[in-house]
Amino acid sequence: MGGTQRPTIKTVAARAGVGRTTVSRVLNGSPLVSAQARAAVLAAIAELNYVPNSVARSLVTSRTHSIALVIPESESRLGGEPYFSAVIRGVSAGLAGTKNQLLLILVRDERELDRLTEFLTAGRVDGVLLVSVHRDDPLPGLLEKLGLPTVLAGRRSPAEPLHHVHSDNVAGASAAVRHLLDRGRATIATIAGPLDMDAGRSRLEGWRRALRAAGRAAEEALIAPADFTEEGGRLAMRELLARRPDLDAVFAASDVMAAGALAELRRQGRRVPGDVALVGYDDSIVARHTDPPLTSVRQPVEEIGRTITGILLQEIAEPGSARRHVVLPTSLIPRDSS
Amino acid sequence: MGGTQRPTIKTVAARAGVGRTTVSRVLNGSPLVSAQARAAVLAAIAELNYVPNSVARSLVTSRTHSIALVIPESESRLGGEPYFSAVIRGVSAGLAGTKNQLLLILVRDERELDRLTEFLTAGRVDGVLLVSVHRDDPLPGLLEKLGLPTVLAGRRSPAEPLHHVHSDNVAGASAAVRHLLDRGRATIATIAGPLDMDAGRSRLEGWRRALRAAGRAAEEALIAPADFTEEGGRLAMRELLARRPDLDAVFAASDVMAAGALAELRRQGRRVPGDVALVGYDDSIVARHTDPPLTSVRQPVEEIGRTITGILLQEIAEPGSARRHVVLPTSLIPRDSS
DNA sequence: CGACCGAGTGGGATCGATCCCAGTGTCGGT
DNA sequence: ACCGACACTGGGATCGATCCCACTCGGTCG
Repeated sequence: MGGTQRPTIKTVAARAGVGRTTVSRVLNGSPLVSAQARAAVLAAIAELNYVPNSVARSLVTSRTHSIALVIPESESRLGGEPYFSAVIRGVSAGLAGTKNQLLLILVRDERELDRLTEFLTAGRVDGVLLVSVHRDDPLPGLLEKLGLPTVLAGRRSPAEPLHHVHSDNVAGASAAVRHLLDRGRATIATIAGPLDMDAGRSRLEGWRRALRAAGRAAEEALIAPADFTEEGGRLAMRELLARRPDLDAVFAASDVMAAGALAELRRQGRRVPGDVALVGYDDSIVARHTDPPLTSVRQPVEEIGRTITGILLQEIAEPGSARRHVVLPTSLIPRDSS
Repeated sequence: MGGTQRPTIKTVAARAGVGRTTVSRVLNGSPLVSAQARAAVLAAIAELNYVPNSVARSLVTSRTHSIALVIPESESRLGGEPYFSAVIRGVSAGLAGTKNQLLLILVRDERELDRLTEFLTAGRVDGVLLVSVHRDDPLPGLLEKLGLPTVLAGRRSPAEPLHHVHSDNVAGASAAVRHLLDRGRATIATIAGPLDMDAGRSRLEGWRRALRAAGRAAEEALIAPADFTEEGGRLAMRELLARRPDLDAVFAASDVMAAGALAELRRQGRRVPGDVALVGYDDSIVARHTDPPLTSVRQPVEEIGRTITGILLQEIAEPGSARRHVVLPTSLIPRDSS
């Protein structure tokens, strides 16, 4: 219908009685245009409802004004769902007010990696944000090789060479454990996150340090690693109870795992917080709705999203100028489970 | 570093000793290429690590191979969060295996609408998915005018002219109410969703129909509309209890509102399900973790995402060929709150 | 009064792909 | 021996923008 072709810069130029270059200058805010010419161009643009074709523009400027946010889907489906939503909101907030758009890429499968590589090489994005990186993730190295600006939420290891932002996992976990010590708990176990992720290792390290700082032993028997899922949390809890039936507190490295642990504790007839105190991590929706509501360590996830976005945009605008490493603080939200 | 420019089709052609057109033919799988030429081209591509520049390709084909998913952010932040995550997963699943990418656009503000319009006009997407449309949303009409392929999750009204997919809200709500009737409840109130959204109206209509079908009156005093948020649910519950202290069941049009209602019921000393039975809608994470866990109406949100994506892709490939309207079934998940 | 400068302008080349079309070579048929 | 059909090929134009550069036209200065 209509049949009216979208106007191009040429149409506008003809209508305004000027050359294409002048129209382009007006569009890009160059001062080298007479007031008269500018007025004519703006009038023509308004009359024709002209909007510049951004694909054509991208071709010559080699800027697409879009960035990719890559999320491993297996994980978003399981535990950390609210985490990813919050990151997305933060990224989107960081993009607001700029002309940039967000390409969301859920990677559901290792086999999709080739396609992803090809896509990223094809020049459709100016930069990449990576979330939930694992120790042996191939993607960060690949992006480094491609020379595509990249920022990570989290890091592969404490020696991460790429730009990255994360919350202070060690301090957050330590605060949780100190809180339990303050409440007079004696035997504090931990359900750790995956040890191939820095978040998992660092929270475990925080647990260790807080115990040692208080002069307690950080026994191996008090550690059960899981995978950030509810079922994983349940199994880990069962194992801990089998190994140390005398435990009176648990620090879980995520709320979802804590929810699983809670279910297992109840199944075995332990009361929370009466018999066992429980602290989670993330301060997600889940923490507010369990029975009892979970004490949890809040990390500013949305702010992480905003920050990685800011760093990426800066790195794109002026390579080499951005801060490589930002750590954001956590805070403890006490509720009824401890 | 490296300084090596990305190879172009010209580089490849030179390397393979053929013309640009032949390389293009190989890339696009044309049969009009000799086996020999094809082999030479493929070898050159592999040696150079060539990946076609998709921006340049888009310019001439006027296909971007990306679609936009537009989500109003005010709402994603509040109630329906898990809903949006599920839609996103579904859309992403629907895109998997195609060459298309997902552009996620969170609209946080009416004032952003101009920018959005401009963006959509600029030809950066092949089509648009719209989620959570309101009765008076300006965007759908605008997209219709632009002639950009569009599919809605949900609809503005039962007379929706655009392609759209939704679950059977009337039937879902009716099933919830019948379930409460079956349990012997006599006075069944409802916390309705926003009445400027079809989902809100239809679920309310389902409540009405089920009551009437059972020969009961659908009294206005038993209806309290809210806005899909937890706080809204709490307030609506308070109002209902004030108006009809004798109510013994509530159907809430979302789990999050049900969670708010649950808190208010407990505050006023009513036991669930003993004194008041409660049914929610969405079968979200929240429903599984409240105390007691919520009976809820499950709608196949991820499938809605997949379906709108499928329809959109088909509409893009072959305008006019897609199904305009798909309704997906709901199911009741009984838990302890009823 | 001519040389010079700087503001303003627009034509042509360019970005990297696809597509149209004219051209070449081979083969089979009469 | 000639012709047309068919498979294959590649140069040029094109998509719609930006950018380089050469050009015009007042005004200023020595």
